[in-house]
Amino acid sequence: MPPTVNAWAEGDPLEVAPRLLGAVLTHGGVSVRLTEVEAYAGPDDPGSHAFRGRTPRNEVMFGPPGRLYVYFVYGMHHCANLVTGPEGEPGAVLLRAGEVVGGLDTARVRRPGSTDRDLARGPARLCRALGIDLAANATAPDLTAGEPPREVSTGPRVGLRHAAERPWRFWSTGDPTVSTYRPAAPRRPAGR
DNA sequence: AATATGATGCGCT
DNA sequence: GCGCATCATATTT
Repeated sequence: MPPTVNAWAEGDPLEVAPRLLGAVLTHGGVSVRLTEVEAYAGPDDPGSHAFRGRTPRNEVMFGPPGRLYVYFVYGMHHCANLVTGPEGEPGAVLLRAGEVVGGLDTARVRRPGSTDRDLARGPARLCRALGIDLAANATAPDLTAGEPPREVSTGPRVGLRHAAERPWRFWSTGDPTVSTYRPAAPRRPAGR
């Protein structure tokens, strides 16, 4: 197995992110070709889980590059990041969407009712399709090189309340499996 | 098609 | 206790 994962992961998340597009991630019998990712930097990035320092949950982000940082949100969803280097410096790339290129039957079972296009279209859907949960946290992913996209687009990140305007989202231009942009949920309309 | 809202639990202050 | 790197469903155009 080529140790290429660490080579890709090592470095600034802003450089690693576009590099990951087209790579194939395999987990739980399903393979996904990444079409959309998002970079998260360390202490200087208010959108990063590591912004407020090291905690038990984000600990993996401070470790060596090339591992998965999986977290649980909204009481029901998992999201997966690839930790970027260097060690001690928290950085990661959120795996936002992809195209299922292997284990289609398994992915369909995990995401009943979904069209093939939507199987891994979104960070939580991607985890669901691949069977990724907290058990995969801090493990080294099976990630191999793939065909890079013809064209890469960049834009603002999705679903953040802070620093969402930074153009740190990268996707394969025109790919149908890229998730649709949705602005951060507005805060409750003034409670009363 | 577009927008609104409920679900649901953990991490952090 | 509040807020969340979300998604599915219901409701309205």
